[in-house]
Amino acid sequence: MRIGELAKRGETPVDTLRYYEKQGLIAEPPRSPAGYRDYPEVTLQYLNFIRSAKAVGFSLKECRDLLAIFVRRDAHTCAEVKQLSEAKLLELKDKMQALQAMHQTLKAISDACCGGEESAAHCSILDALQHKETIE
Amino acid sequence: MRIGELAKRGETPVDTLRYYEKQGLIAEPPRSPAGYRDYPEVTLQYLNFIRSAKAVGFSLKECRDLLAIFVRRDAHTCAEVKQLSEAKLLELKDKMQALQAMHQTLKAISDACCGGEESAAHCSILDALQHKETIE
DNA sequence: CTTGACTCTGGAGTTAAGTCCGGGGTTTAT
DNA sequence: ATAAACCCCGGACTTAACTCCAGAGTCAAG
Repeated sequence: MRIGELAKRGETPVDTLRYYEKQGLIAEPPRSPAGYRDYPEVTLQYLNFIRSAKAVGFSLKECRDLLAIFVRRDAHTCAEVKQLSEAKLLELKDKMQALQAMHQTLKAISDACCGGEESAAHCSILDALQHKETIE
Repeated sequence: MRIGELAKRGETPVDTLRYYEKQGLIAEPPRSPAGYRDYPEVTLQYLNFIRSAKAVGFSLKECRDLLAIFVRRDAHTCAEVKQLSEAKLLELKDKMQALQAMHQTLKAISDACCGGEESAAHCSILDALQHKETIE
């Protein structure tokens, strides 16, 4: 399979595939006589794995590590995999909490504003932002 | 006030202040004979405003726009300010929902895994990631 | 045999928000 | 008067994950 076909079937741009190769996510495939990459079928599976892992929040570097486990499953343990998942879950929760906190603060400020067409000279949103207690 | 004092009182690195100036967030202050920036007191207020706005999720570019409103409050309306707040609230909510979705998906996958010390040959997390349905 | 689609490479550019550096001038305290 | 601390500038570097480019070679169809 040439890179264009992998790109189409894997719904991933060609440039991205070459980028993944450079980043060590996808192994360098054998080349045709003309120097074209000639991927084995299994690469599509790996690509789907990467896409799934990315979709649940793993970085490319983490995808690379997960994929390394995936391709040599019997050399690793469930504990190892689960530990990575749980670390990522914590990270996601932390990010959500940070966003939640911002949202709460901003919502309280925003709700207090009349939102009218009059001058913002006494706008409560601006007032709130002016005082650094807002960020505590 | 020289830049070092503004940095200390505003709890913001000197380099960052110069960067903000270059980005148009903080106006160029007058200079001392030796060429040192000489900030008026009000700059500290503006800096606090920026920090608050950043803390609730506004980008620097957005902070710049908000600050422009802040310094000429009477030339703007509450409606205008509130509209920016509400747009940001939606953005925050969207990001939270994206994280939430990732978390849910990953948690379901992760919880199904035994996490034991045995080989990952049949690890359900790896299995789930292998199938691209995971990302739907 | 020519045209268009495909592929190759290395390297530069993108975004956000800084951070760091070198090589110089200035101020302040002792 | 001299050392420490401060300030100036322009420009390079950082992270993440691509994305785009030029210039060249290759392949398939008509």
